[in-house]
Amino acid sequence: MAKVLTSREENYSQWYNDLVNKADLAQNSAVRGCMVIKPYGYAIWEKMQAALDKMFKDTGHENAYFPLFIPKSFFSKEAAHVEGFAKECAVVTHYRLRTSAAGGVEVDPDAKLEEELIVRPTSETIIWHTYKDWIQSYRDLPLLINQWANVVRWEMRTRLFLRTAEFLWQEGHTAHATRDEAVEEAERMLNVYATFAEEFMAIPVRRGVKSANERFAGAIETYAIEAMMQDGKALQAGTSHFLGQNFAKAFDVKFQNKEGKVEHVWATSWGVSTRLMGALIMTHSDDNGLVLPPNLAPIQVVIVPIYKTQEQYEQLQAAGNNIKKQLQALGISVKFDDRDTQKPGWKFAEYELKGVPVRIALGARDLEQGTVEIARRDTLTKETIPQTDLIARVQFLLDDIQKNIYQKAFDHRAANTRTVETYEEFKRMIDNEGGFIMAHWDGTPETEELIKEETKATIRCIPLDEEAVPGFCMVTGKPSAQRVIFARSY
RNA sequence: CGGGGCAUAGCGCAGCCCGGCUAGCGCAUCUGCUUUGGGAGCAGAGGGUCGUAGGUUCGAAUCCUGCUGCCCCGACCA
Repeated sequence: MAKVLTSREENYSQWYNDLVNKADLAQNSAVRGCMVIKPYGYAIWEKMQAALDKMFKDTGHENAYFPLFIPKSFFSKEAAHVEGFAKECAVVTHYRLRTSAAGGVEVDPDAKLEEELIVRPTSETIIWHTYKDWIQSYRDLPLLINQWANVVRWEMRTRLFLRTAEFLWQEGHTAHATRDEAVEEAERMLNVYATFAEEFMAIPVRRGVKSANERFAGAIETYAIEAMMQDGKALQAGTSHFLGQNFAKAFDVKFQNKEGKVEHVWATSWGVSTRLMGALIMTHSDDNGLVLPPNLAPIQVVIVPIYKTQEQYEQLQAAGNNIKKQLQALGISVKFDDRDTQKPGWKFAEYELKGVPVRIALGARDLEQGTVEIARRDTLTKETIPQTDLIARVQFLLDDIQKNIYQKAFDHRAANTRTVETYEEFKRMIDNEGGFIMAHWDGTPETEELIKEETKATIRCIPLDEEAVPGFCMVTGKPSAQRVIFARSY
């Protein structure tokens, strides 16, 4: 078979871009840094949305929607927040065009807005401005809201799914009566994300808190899940922030408690984005294309008929539709591709490129012998089994593929997670091996900054999912409470 | 925003250095026949203001200048 994709080993970036294009997930758009998500890519995103949305609702959250535009003045109310986002905001300054002398259109200078509008890079400010009116009493709390939306961040360099100027995401914004409740919420949502990543996306993640340097602008504490891609680089896959009372104070959101005392509320925010699509692609895919976890695959099973004559074609259609119906009755999404315009080999390659977990090939030979060929995408192996075993086998395979690709990713991460004691060793390892490096750090931003300058590695998180064993910083020799995860990242 | 590269058919490219006949190749598309258990074969056909604006020249895809867009590598970031 002719290689359709760039090889992963040769050029990881190119392989990734190529895959996103050829698997028909997305493409660069005419607008700088933005992306067009194509139907197949969007179908995967919809599966993610559905699973996440259910998890949010199961933990007591409701959806709402807030405006795309945020008055500039809102931004200046929380100092750290402004500083963090100021450099990447798209700003609306005018509201009208007019025809120009040259025959095109130009911005009408008379239509200048009195106050510019910021296209939201995140919605904390407009939401907290709104929450001020929604919250008066402890009876109004907790307020647990999620929004599915697009946001814009004017990044200097963009990359399909991983960092686009506009991206789709969900952002949760909650208000609580006490500090403890808010911290608990932030941690709860971190765990929701971790569970989603592991159970649906089949991506093992490390949970932890961010160092001060990497913290969200305006947060007291940022929790994150970090995944390892196949090239050993880290990808931040989701964040959950404990915002303390910063936004409540900035937007004057107060409530009266049971004792009649007026207090500022405590806040969290948390989000995951279409970046998860990038994580999914870079975690599981191979040189034949996408490998999708059955739990998120828009098509879980594809049936390809193989025939010579019209008579065979008709027989196979009946048999194929019958299998399709049985599988659908079990809630499995099936495509029976009986198009006469493409040949079987072409279809095999196509569905591999698109990551369909299970493929059933059904030919005249099978009808005679009562057999069927079934292939799995993760290992690219195929077997011929009796038709009577088919349904059970499909169910087994969907389950097994989900587990297998998780395990594969888990083993890859384990094999590329290394512990180092000295900074010399660290530098050598980050250059030669990559991956996650567990090392001691004295807890200061200065040391982290120095390491970043010299090695391009950052602290991905201070893990919460392992026991803290104290030691001494690899750079300064000062005491360290526990090892942290260093890596180069996307 | 710095450093590199690219722009020629829907996609991928050659041609450019050294200007010259009708601008070419692969994939894709269309037609016909043969095929169909891993991206089919043969025969034929259609499809281009060579990114854009200007300059040099008898003559520009090719040389020169400006502009625009895209990609890669950095800095920034989810």
